[in-house]
Amino acid sequence: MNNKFFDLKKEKQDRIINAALSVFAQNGYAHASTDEIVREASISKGLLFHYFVSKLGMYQFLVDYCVRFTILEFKSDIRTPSSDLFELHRQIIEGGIMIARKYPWLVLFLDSAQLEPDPELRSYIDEKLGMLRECREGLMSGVTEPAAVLSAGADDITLLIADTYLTEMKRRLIRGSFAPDEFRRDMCRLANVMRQL
Amino acid sequence: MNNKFFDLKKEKQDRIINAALSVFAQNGYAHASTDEIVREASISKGLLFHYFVSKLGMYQFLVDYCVRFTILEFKSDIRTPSSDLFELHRQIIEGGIMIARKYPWLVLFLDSAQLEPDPELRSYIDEKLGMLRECREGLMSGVTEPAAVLSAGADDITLLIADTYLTEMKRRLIRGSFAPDEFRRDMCRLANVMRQL
Amino acid sequence: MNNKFFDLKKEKQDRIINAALSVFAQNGYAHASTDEIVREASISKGLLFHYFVSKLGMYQFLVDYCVRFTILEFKSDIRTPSSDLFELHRQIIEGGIMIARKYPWLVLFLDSAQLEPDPELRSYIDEKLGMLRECREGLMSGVTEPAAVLSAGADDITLLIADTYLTEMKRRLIRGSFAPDEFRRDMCRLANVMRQL
Amino acid sequence: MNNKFFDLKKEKQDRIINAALSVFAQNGYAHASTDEIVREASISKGLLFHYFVSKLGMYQFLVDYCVRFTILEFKSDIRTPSSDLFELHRQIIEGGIMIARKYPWLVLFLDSAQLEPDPELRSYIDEKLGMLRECREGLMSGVTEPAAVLSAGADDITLLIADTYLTEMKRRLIRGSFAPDEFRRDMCRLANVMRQL
DNA sequence: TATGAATGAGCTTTCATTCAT
DNA sequence: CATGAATGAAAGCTCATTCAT
Repeated sequence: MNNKFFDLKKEKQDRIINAALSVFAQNGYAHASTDEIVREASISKGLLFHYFVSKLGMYQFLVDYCVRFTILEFKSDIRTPSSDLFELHRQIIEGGIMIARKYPWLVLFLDSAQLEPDPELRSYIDEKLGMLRECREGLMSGVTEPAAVLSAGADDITLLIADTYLTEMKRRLIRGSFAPDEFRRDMCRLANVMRQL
Repeated sequence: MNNKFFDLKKEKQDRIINAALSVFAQNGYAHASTDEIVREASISKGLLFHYFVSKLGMYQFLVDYCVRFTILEFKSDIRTPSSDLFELHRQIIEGGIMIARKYPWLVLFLDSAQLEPDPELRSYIDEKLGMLRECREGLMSGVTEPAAVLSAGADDITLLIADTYLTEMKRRLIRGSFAPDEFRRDMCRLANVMRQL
Repeated sequence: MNNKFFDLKKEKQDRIINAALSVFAQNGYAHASTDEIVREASISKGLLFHYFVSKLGMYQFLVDYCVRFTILEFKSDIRTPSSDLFELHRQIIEGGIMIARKYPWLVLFLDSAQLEPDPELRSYIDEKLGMLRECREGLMSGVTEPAAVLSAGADDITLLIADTYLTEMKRRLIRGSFAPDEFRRDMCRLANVMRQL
Repeated sequence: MNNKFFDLKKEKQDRIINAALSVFAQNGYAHASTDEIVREASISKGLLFHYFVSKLGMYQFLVDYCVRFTILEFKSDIRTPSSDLFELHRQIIEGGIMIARKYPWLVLFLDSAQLEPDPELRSYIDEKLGMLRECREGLMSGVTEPAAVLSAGADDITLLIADTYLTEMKRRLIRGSFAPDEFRRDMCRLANVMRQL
């Protein structure tokens, strides 16, 4: 990619990134249309290829950018990760909300990248997502409470929360009814319900 | 689909099935090209659509056919599933080899189907793959030994073996160096290494 | 075309002719499908081409056959054409019914042939339909009564009757509710209504 | 359709229109090939669909455009329609020649549209051609001379002239020997012959 | 005589990418 | 820097015609 992209006004950068994330997340790499991206970003076809060279280049840039951004966000937001499983999840949810405020489709984009069948992309995606997984495992490794829950399977709890989180976010984004504050409220309520059990 | 497909000579049926499995497994539904399939199967464009009506129809036929074939193979090959985890895995590996002798790409095709993002296909795939999962869980449910290993997590062992199996098979198929006998030998060696631990 | 077609059993000949007339009349030459014709005639693809060489050959055969058949029918049914306009129309309607008993779509086929845009067919169709027009004009030339009506425009009366006849026949054939006797009754009633005026 | 078509250089617009008119007029909607159109217009396949979305869209655009253009031409050329039947026909012929100078196939295209069997097009064509008929009837309604001829049937005279005009134009266009000036001369001579009678 | 599997050129349409402005 | 008109290869699919049986 052409690094002059970062010389653009931040607002334009983010408009392009958000347009691309939205289109890729909803259609997958192969079916995403560059026409739709430029329309949604209100830029011209030529400009997109000027900065990203090719559709492939743009996708790879996005994967890289999203992974970096997510890790940075986690590292700066969750400076002292809780040792309590549920509290940690609350922190992670808060982090996700912060990300969604700037890039609403980012989380879903990375989720869809996991399932991307295109062989040209697989190894690149795996490498980048690996970094993200390590980061998440780093956070999880410090969990020591509540003991009763951990023996029953912390991973299952995590899966349950993460899946609900993704599914619900997707539903709202597609409906166009995603609102960060409302979403946070609903997610925290859900996590609390689980904690009671 | 047109059921007269089954009136073709078995050799031709399998040539078509193998060509399609190979192309779909390597490119995903959206990027797979019917031109490439007919070239690899040495048939004409028209014939493919004569039998399968559309690209979608052909994909669905393949999912259905592969799931049925796999279940049948397991049911007839593993008549008495072992209660020993490692022995059972050996039996499953043997079954997989039998399948790969006839349809080398079948296993990878079903694996790639799991990740297929096309919404027109999702529910159909999920339904069929569900049948396969039930069948596998049926086999696993009878495992009772070795007790020491089971408490440590049979599922992790299974995942480890299955993932290695798939990855290694993929590498060899794409390289064009897949040979059933050699592959069985290598897989069994690997499984034995694990049993030692 | 291959004249051995006429050595077939009469029933089979007519099944083929009726199938083709129906498909051509409803879709036009270009959009008519030989597959649909053979399906409706319950013969094989090969046989159709064996007798008619090509789709074009089949269409030309039908035009020729239908024109000949219609003229023959008129000549033999209307041996003494009435000099009264309305009575003559009754005779022509009766003739049309006789034709429709054997070849329900024949009249509509010839009507659609008039509008056929395919340049390969135009001159052939014009030549054959010219023979039919002459035949009809021959019948009309003997009309002398009722004098009051003729001065007001016999042609308009004719047009009115012919158009209604075609439209109504088409509606019933497409609906599948065409019954010769009922159709004759309805048409005669209509013609009589006009006569009253 | 995409209205940016009208931002193209007039020469290119007309090249595309003329190519399409020619191909549609000679083959009918169903058999007309978009490949042939783009070849004759010296543009790429993609561009045609960029502006007209589909073959259907292009055909409808042409019908609309041709009808508008013809009416405009008549309204501006024949500001004071003659009350003499033959003189009026001379004016109409002159108008037709003006049109043919810009769009040689326009008149034949509209004529062929009348016979178009495709049901997707029928109602659209009928609506637009209805506007043209009204315009023509408006011109004809002012005819009052020569009295002797009118009583004998002005419509028949009109038909005779119009048919000859179309047929002759078609012959020359297909032969590639159509020359507006020569054609006008020949047509005027023909009309004069009739006037003598 | 009769079959229908098989062909392949043809169709309309899409879309990543280029390039003159 | 920015545009968007223009490209053309490739896509999925159709169908008149052939030919081995």
